[in-house]
Amino acid sequence: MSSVLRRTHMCGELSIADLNKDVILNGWVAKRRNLGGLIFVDLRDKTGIVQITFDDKIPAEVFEKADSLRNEYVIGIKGQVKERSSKNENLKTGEIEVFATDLVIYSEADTPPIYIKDDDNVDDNLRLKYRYLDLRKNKMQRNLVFRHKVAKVARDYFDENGFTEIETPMLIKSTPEGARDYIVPSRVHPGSFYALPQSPQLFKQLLMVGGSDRYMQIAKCFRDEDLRADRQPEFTQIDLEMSFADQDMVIEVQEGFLKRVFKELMNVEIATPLPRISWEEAMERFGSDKPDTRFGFELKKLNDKVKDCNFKVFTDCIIGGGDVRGISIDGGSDFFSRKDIDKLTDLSKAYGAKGLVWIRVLEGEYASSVSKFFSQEELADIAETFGAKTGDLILLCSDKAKVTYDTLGFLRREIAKRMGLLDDNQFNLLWVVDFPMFEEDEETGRLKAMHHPFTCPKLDQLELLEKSPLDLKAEAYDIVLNGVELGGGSVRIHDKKLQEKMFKVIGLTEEECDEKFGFLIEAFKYGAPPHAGLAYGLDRFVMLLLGEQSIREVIAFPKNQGAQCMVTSAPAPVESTQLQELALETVNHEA
RNA sequence: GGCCAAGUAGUUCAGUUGGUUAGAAUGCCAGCCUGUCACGCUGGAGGUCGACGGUUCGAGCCCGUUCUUGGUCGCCA
Repeated sequence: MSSVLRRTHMCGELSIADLNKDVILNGWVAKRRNLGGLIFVDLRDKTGIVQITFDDKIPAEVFEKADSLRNEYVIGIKGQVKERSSKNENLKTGEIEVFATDLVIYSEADTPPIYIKDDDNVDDNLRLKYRYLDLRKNKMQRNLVFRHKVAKVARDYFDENGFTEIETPMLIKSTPEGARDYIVPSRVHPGSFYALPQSPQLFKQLLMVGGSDRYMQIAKCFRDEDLRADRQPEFTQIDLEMSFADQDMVIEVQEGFLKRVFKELMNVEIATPLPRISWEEAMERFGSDKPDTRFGFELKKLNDKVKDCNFKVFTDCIIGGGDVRGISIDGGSDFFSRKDIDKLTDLSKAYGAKGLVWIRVLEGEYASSVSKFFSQEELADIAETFGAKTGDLILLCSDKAKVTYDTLGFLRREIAKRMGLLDDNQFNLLWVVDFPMFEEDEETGRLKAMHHPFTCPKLDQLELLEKSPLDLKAEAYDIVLNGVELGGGSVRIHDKKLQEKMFKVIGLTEEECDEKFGFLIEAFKYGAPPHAGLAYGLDRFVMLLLGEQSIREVIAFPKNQGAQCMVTSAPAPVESTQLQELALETVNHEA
C-alpha cells in the first residue's frame, strides 16, 4: 500500500495563475488518451477535471505505470503546471496541463457499469444502484455543493435575524390526519408505535409556547405516500416559526431570505415586495393555486356569454351549477394540429374533463368543433372575451368549477411547455394568500382543513366557522416559484378555545381531540404567544434553482418510484428474532 | 389502485410484412501511434431480445399473462 500523497491543489481549481508550480493532485482517471510515446490523463475530483501529461522525460517505470491506467483508477500525481500550446476551450482548466513526474495508484477499478459524464443518458434505476459512481459526475458534485450553500445561506440569514436552530424529535406520536405516517414499533412498549414526523409542526408550535421566539430547522420529514419526480418519501424542509408575528411579518422576513438566496447563489436581483394574489384570483386566472406566471393564456369564465346558446352541453352544465371556462393560446392555431388537440383532449381526461371544445381564429372566420351550434357572431363574441387574434386557438371546458380549473390549469402549463415558453432562467416568485380554511373531502364529504387544523382562520370572518365554513378564509400563504409550491405556512391558532372549536368543525370528537392533540390544547392553557411560520421544500427549491427536472438530482441517495433504496436494497425483511423482540408476528413471505 | 410509455450487447439505441448466423454507436480487450482532449488506425471479445405460456413450418416482431422501471392521476392535513 502506497502512502497518500499530500495534495496541494484541487484539480478543477488550477489555472494559468499556477504556472510552473510543483503540484500534487489526487483523483480519479476520467479519461486516458494513450498516443504511444505520450499519455494524457483527465484527472477528476469534485472540483473538476485537469489534464495530466506523461511523456518520455520521466522515469520508465512511471511511464509504464501510466500506461496501465484505466478509467476510474484512483491515483495521485506529482507534477508541474505548464501552459498549453493549444487551449481546450471546453475545460475550465483548459489553458494549462500538469506534466507528471511521479504517479501513485491507490486503487484499480473495474470498468464502471454506467458512464461517468454529465450528459449521459443512463436508465434512472441503474444510476441509483450505482449512485456512488453517479455522484462522481461533476454535475452531481456541483448540485450537492449548491444544495449545501442554500442550506448555509438559510442558517446564516435566519441566525442574523434572531432564529435559533433547534432539533425536534424523529420518533413522535402518530397522527392519522394528513399523509400516511411511517410507523416505528416500540420494543420497550410492545404493541405501541412511534411515527416518523411528516413535519415538525406541533413541536415548533410548542417551542413558541416554550419561549424560543424564533425557530428554524433544516428538518428531515417523512411521508409514506406514492412518489413523483418532485416527491420523495423522505425529504428536507427549511422549517421556520416566529412568535409575535402575523402574515406580513413572516412574509417580510422570508422575502429578505429569498432575495439573499437569489443574489448570492444565482446573481439574480429579486424585486420585493413580491406580488401577492389571493387563492381565488389564482384559481380564476390560472386554474391553479400555484400559478406559473412566466406566460399568459389566462382563464376566462364564459357562463354569461354561453348561457343561452344552442349547445346543450354548455347550457346543461351551467344549469347544473357548473362553469364554462377557456383559455386562448397565442399562435396556437398554427402550432397545434387537429391531432395534437385530440391528444391534449385525451390528456385532459385525467383531470376529469369529458371533452374540450376548440375554436380556431382564422383569417376572417372561426373554425370550431362546435360550429354547428354557434353562429360566427357568437364565436366572435367568445373570441373577443379573450382578445384573441388571427392564428390563436381557444380551448373551452365545461364542468364543475374544480374540473375546469384543473383541466385548463394543466393545459396552459402543458401547452406552454410544448411551445417552448418556459424559460429556466426566469424566476417568477409570488405569494398566494387567503386560502380557504376548509375543503370537502371527496370520499367522506367531511370538512377537512386545507392547510392544517392549526391554521388560524381570518378572525374578522369567524362567524362563518359554524355558519358557512367553506366560505371561511385562512391566514395561510404559499410561496410559489414558476408554478411550483416552494413553501407554505400560516398564522397558527394560539387560543385554546378556538383550537378546540376548529377540531370540532372538522369532526373530531372531544375524546379524539384529547387523545391526539390534548398536549397542544393543554400547552395553550399556560400562555401561548401569537405565532406564525412557514416551511420550504429544500429539495424542490434547489431543484428549481439548478433547473433540474427531478429532486433526485439534488439528493445524494434518493429512493426510486417504488420507494426503494437501490444501493442498499431497503426496505428488506428483518430477522424473526428482531420481530420477536418487538412482540410482532413473524411474517412468512414464503407462504 | 387507474392511465400512458419503456424493457434487445457493459451503456444508449435500431431492428422493415413473422423468414439464413440479431445490428450500429460507444465502452471493453490486444497491437501500433509524441500534442491528444469524442485522439487516430488495425483486429477481437461481448446477447436467456425482461419472464412464462400460446399461435405458427418458423417469433426480438403477433396474442395472452406476468415482472421491472419511468411519467402521471388518485393520494400527498
